[in-house]
Amino acid sequence: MFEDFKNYLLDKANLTDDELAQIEAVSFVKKLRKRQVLLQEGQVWQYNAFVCKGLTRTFSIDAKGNERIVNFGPENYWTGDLESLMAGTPARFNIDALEDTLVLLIQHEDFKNLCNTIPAFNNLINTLIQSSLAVSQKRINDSISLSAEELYNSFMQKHAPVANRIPQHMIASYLGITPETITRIRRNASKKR
Amino acid sequence: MFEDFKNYLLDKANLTDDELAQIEAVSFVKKLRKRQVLLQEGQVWQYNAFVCKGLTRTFSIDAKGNERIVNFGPENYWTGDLESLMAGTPARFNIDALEDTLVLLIQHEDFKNLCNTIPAFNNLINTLIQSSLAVSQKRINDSISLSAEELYNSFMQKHAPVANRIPQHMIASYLGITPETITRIRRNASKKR
DNA sequence: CGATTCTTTGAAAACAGTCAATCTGTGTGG
DNA sequence: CCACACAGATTGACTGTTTTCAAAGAATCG
Repeated sequence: MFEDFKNYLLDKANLTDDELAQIEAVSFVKKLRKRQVLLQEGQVWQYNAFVCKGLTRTFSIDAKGNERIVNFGPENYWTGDLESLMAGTPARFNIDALEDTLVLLIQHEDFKNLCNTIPAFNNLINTLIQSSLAVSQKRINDSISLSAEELYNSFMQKHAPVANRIPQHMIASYLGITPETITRIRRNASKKR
Repeated sequence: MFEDFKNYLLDKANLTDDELAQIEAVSFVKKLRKRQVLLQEGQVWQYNAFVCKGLTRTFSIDAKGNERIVNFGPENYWTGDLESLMAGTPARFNIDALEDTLVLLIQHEDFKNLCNTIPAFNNLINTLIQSSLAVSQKRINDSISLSAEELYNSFMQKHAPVANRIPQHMIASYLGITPETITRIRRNASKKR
């Protein structure tokens, strides 16, 4: 369980055995069955969560009841509702599991302590958040620049390995288009071949 | 010049006079005339930039030559190309000024030193980046959920004061819609009244 | 002013969404 | 192990929103 996280940490930062032990001491694992909910809209999210195994999705539900997927969380990705975590406000997102999933959780208070006492950990996290922000901005740029077809193709290219584990209609939801549109894009693509 | 930045810093964090002096020592100001370019696509972006006065925009240019605005930078906002800064790669974004603008720049190396030596500054920056990420995710959520009209209304509501300083066609570019569509949204809105 | 930039208009076309029906595959309970 | 139910994918016809293009009208700046 902790092994996966440990490998991730060692890959990204130089941490001593003692520091790893400190991190392990405040980590705990949660098993999620497929479709099980990790965070429900309206709750306050209190953790930093690392996906060791499986796949999660973060989504909101709009006025008409449509699910909109904001993010997928495959192995070695972090998940959560940052706004709720930081401000202590009710989450506007839901998180659930698309597969049987193992999530490693650290209470926010413990997490902050780790950041304050382990500089290498702090740097790792900050670098991570910065690059998440950069990725996020690229995604915004795509979503305002590209057509449905370009969005889909670019997604499939960038996320090929994970994409195969995600049902089509959820990819549609992530891209802000309809499942039917994806079907048509695929049909056109196979015609061209 | 530095006054604006100092006020911002003191508003967000408890910094001693000595710490402020350290920050000031590595800060320098750049004046931008309206339309002047701060960063050109392809250059490597090496600064952290704080807008003291005026208004900047960050945009990309797509294959067809269309400008897509990723962000506006009014007073008290940070700007730059995070990916280029972090990875040292050529910037994919351009930044220029929509008004005569004063930008305060800190070299990335100096900036990192400040983060390492002044914990309060480090926290401020990290909190800032985290909330930027949260904002960014909300924007993604909007862009995949909302119609052109909803996007526009929500933008005007959230950014009323700044919006009045931005030409319509740039708001369109920011939202990923055409200027004509905004005109029509406005026409319909005034009919309804 | 004169020139440029910005906004508005209208008509036509493209794009993507909606709805309803059918097809497919998968998993579960009997 | 089969049958059935269910979720997911595909289709086609239709609708509606948004884009595109071209032109004219405002507004702004030097």
